[in-house]
Amino acid sequence: MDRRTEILEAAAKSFALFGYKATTMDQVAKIANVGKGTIYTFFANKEELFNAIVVGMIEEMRTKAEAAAIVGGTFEENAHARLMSILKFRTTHQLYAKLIDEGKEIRTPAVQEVLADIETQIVKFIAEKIQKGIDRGEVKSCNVEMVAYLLFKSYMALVVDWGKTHGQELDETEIIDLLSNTIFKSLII
Amino acid sequence: MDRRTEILEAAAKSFALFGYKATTMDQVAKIANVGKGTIYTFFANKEELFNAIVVGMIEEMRTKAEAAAIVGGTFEENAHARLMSILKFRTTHQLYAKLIDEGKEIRTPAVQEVLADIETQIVKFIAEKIQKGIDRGEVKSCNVEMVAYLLFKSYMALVVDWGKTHGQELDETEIIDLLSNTIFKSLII
DNA sequence: AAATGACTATAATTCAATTACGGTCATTTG
DNA sequence: CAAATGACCGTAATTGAATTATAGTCATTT
Repeated sequence: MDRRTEILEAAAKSFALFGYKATTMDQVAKIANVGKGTIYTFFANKEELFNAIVVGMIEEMRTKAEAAAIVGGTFEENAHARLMSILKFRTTHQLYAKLIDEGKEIRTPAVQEVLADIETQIVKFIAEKIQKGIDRGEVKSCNVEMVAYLLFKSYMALVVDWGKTHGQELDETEIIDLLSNTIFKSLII
Repeated sequence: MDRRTEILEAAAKSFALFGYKATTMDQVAKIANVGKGTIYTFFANKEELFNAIVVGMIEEMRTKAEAAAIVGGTFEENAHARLMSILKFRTTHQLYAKLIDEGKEIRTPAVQEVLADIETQIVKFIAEKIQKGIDRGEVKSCNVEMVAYLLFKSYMALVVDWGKTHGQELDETEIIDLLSNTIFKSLII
């Protein structure tokens, strides 16, 4: 394995375990079995190293979300499957979960920027799928950007936020029932 | 004006101006022209004084939201008017705006609890209106709690959150257009 | 009986000393 | 000699002791 990859893997491990702030460049160098200076021949600074790892994570999330769709499934089925996959990734993927926590609790600016960027990319991803649905004649013409945003925020609200104030999580069937009867119903041709 | 009221007004002024944490009981006593000990004959502690003021604020918000409805208006028109009224109150009302800021920036626990409680009460308020809509035959039978939550979160997303990531706020007509064509369309008989 | 403010115990804040860290660069290594 | 390295530097973060501020009490006053 080349040095660059070793550094990336070491950093990914450390960021996932300790978060952005608590990961030191000395530590990354040690885990990667590399002099600290070597890191700086591949990455301009700590934040760029971090961003490189996040790019990989987003790629992974996108792949998982794509894979969640069923061939021959309706727009609604696939949209639901993809969104649930993305939201599950938030808690499943150690680095992502750590970043969410760090963004809220410590509020490291670099982490908050990254999280905002991830959200933007997710919404853009959803928007692409909606546009495809429109092109295929499955979905009504609409303000794609806004509908994507509304869908994402609705899923976040029901999957992530509800449990925090209501003591227990909503069941996935309750969520799909509600959204199927509200947003999806008016969205699908 | 009786002492209790004077204390309440002084405290309301101070909380709105400086927030919960930065308001001292000495300061409230001074503004109210009252000995500090007197405050404790009416309120068990700082938090109870705070809660008493928040109760008043919620009452005011509720009154404003009720007044926003048009007599003879449809469910959709009135739901929209009420929700916009509530969300405008967030930024208009000095105390509320201060608390939102303090909840996010300083994260005073007493303030965060109060904010969570206000949200719960808003959702409950919306749920009542939906239930009335169902009883009147204007709204389809549905999971009232969940629809109320979804509506509130949708409005929050479009009115409050959108601007933060997209550079500029959405126009109110864009918001009502979108929601009219999605959630409301499937909700109304 | 109601009001008060000096008083107390505790929590928050300061600030100087110390430590930790990101990033550099002269030296070493293969 | 190009790539790798880690001692080194300036700055940022942390610590802890000293100080100050504050919520809440209660003996005294009105």
